[in-house]
Amino acid sequence: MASTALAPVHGSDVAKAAAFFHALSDETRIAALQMLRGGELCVCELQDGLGGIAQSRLSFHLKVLKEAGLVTDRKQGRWSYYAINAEAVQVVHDIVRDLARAPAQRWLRVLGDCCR
Amino acid sequence: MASTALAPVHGSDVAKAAAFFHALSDETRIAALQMLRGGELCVCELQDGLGGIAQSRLSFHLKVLKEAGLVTDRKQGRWSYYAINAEAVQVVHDIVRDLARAPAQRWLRVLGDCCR
DNA sequence: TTGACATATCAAGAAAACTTGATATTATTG
DNA sequence: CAATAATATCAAGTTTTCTTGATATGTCAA
Repeated sequence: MASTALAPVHGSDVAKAAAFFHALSDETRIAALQMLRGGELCVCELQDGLGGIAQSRLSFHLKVLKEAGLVTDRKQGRWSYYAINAEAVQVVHDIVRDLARAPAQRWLRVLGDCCR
Repeated sequence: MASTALAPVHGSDVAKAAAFFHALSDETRIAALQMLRGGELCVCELQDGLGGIAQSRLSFHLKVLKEAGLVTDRKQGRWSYYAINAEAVQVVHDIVRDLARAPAQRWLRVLGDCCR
């Protein structure tokens, strides 16, 4: 194992990306987001659309999405309305786009002395 | 809870999306993918670039990426070279793009009779 | 003001994912 | 052939995440 390393990749960026992807990594959450594409919905509409999953379960998943910043919520009367946070989705979109792009230089070849 | 439901979202699509995002939901895997943006690398180059993480651990994460289809691998001599699967990344990109788009119709308002 | 409704939170258990250390496998080199 | 290098796999333990059921909170309606 060589001694070099240290990527041109800020750890915090990677952490943030991982957090976004984690929030997206569950079927219930993705299905909820799909429903929200049409605009904001209250929890019971989501619950209904998701086939009547347990309310606490939906609440849990909405919380995950909210904490990741992928949705916003607003309370009105006894309802909570959730909506997609388009800016966050755009950030995720850019992250994925960058994965498909070559970096400025192939810094890695500068690296270690393994594999010789 | 109303009786309607059944989203214009194929379960298998959602499952596939969730699987992609799960593969992307780990810092080590994202960092590895970042490294691979420059082109294919062997495991020991990745290991070096990732700061010398345990080899079995890297192997585990590469397997996750591979099973998700996000990377390909090729064996040459005693080395394994991994590379980004650009097509899969494109699929993920499209999935995220769609999340930002409104669907054809707001099917959901057709739904349940809750929230009245 | 009492009851029903919409939602959130919490605790406990179950399941999934991750890490580590050991060992297996295959290829290369001396 | 023996030793070593690169990588994969496996088992065990740990951590994280998810689900469920119960309870709490706030709101509206009768």
